[in-house]
Amino acid sequence: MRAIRNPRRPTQRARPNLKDVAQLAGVSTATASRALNLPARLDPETLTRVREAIRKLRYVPHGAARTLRSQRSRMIGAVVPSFDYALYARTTSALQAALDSEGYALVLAAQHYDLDTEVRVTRQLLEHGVEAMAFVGLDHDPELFVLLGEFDCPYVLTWGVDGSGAHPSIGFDNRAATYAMTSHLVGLGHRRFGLITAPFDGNDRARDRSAGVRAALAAHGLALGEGCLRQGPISLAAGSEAMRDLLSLDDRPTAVIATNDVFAVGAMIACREAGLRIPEDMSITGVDNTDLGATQTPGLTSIRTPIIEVGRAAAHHLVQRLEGQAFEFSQLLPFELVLRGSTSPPSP
Amino acid sequence: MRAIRNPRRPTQRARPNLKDVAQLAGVSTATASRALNLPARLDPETLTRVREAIRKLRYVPHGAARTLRSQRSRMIGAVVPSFDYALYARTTSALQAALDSEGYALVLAAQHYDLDTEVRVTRQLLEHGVEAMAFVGLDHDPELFVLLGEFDCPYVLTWGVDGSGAHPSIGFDNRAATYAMTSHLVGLGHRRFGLITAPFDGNDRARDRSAGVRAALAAHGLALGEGCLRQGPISLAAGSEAMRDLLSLDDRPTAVIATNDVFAVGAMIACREAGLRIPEDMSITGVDNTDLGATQTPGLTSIRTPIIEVGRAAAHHLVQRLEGQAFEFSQLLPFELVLRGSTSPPSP
DNA sequence: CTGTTAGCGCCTTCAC
DNA sequence: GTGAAGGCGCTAACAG
Repeated sequence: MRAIRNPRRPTQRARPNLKDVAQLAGVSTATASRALNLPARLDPETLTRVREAIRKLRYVPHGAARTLRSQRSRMIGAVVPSFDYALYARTTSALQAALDSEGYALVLAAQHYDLDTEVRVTRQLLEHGVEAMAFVGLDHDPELFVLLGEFDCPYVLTWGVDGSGAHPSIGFDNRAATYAMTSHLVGLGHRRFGLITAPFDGNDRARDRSAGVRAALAAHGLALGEGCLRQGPISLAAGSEAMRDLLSLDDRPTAVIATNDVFAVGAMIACREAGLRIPEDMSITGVDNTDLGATQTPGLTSIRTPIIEVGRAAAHHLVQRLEGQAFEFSQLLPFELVLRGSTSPPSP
Repeated sequence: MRAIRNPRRPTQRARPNLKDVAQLAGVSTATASRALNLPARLDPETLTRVREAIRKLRYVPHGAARTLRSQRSRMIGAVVPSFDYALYARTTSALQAALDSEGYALVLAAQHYDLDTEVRVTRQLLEHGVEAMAFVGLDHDPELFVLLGEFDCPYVLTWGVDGSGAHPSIGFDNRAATYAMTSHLVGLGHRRFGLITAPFDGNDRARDRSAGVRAALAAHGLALGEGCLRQGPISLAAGSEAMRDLLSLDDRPTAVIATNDVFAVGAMIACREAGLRIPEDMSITGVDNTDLGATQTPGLTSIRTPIIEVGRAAAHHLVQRLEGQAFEFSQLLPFELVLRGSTSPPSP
């Protein structure tokens, strides 16, 4: 294709500013400014004149100048672990939609499951002037909260509820979710379990979901066997590899619990490749109830976590705080087991 | 949970600014500023002193002030059709990662398949000071380009290549992709086809992909039968519904081409529910080669579109332009047919 | 209801 | 190599 030489912006044609608008409308810049921010306090006739001028000049306010002067950017930041696999996409989408309807823009960044990166990108977002922040999960570098404190920046943690009460949070009980799922499998007659999870470090969802499995097993006098805990980065391939490891065990599990649907589907693939039938030879469960899992054959038993509601509630929470309204410090939303064909009693 | 009353920011503890840094370091604000922007021009010893002060005060530059003064925000905007179904997630992810490594932040918005909304959110992004923009697709409101022109804002279109040469673009040939897929199916012996696509209005991908199907059929002396074109919003449910409609036709298709994997998987679900075997009773194909399709049973035949490469290249394109470097006006990237179990010759 | 005025925090000429 | 000073575009006091 053709290469373009690039004499960057030789003629910086000036955008019209408020002064231009004011001049054209025959008012002061203060009045023009009020037409934008406090239209109710203007004489309807002057308001019309200013608006006409704005339209004529195709004036668009200068956000940076506004932010500098008013200390309000109408930008809200969010940091998600990753954009991949759509795990966080629905929360992000709901967050963006809700903020948009309140007139706020969402500035998004990823931390790639690394808490240092999280601090770094948060600093960037604060530098860019975001007024509030949303994070995924409860595990964060202490430095993050110092930074947020210095900026006096309201924030909310999501996808979990902070038991300590130190941080505002909106989420669900990850531990209870897998506890319920594990109990269900025990009820079906399973006694030997495999667990596939992401590394715990900096990932409270993985840790709490794994703890839920262990707790439920313990409550029934069971425990995870030797070699039955597999960890890896969240991907289909890692899920498959973990399942292959589990299948090679002497006393292999009859049920495998994955801490998310991606691992679970990866595990399903490995079972298919090994010629095992699901659920007769192996029960498999996920968490998050994604389309990826729901559309498998058989459908993946999973847990519907309220991730859309979390996004919406987070937006509401932050906007309420920014506008000086009362708000809920933390919200615990319900989850729900979704039973599909990937689970059954173990073969005799 | 507990409700919090919210006396918004009674004590606005002032963040340290450059003057504070300069004072502590015993230099002028100009020198402190240079320590940030032109460290090479400073005496190494003064540079150290200023940096020490920055560290001590935990100084973070004020982005809005910087932007206002320098006309550079180091923010780049992107508008995607939707966050759902992860169709655009990998492009977005690649874009964000590449921009991040160049020191730019990504500001993201969704247009929900509506070109008026696209203009609206773009205006917001420009107002917030983004220096460049990326869009998905070739179809846009003319007003969008007027706006970008007024702001002298570099932009690039993605997921397609603009044949007219009017706009910089990075993408692939959507028409050729489905042309190749359709030819493959004709080669397998199929003669009656169904087509499931998104509405064409404002969606060039849907239109071009559909055109590719028609063109390939025409090249073989075939055509889409009556009632064999089904359109709907992109969702699994719409794909299923479209397939049910196709199945109810008198002379029903033996192969169904969907313009994306989401529709295709929806169609697979409908076939399963109707008791049809894939591929014996029905061949189905998608586009985009998502995990959703790849993990179905049987795996979905699809087209690997270079969407990650597109995100990376778009980031590179925009950064090159912003930094005054030469750049490619447009880039055509290759696609690739991925044959899996969802396609076969029709049953006799 | 409207105008005047004084910066918000920073960068960037222009001197030295 | 460094300092002094002006102003980017806008809003919030304060007058009137």
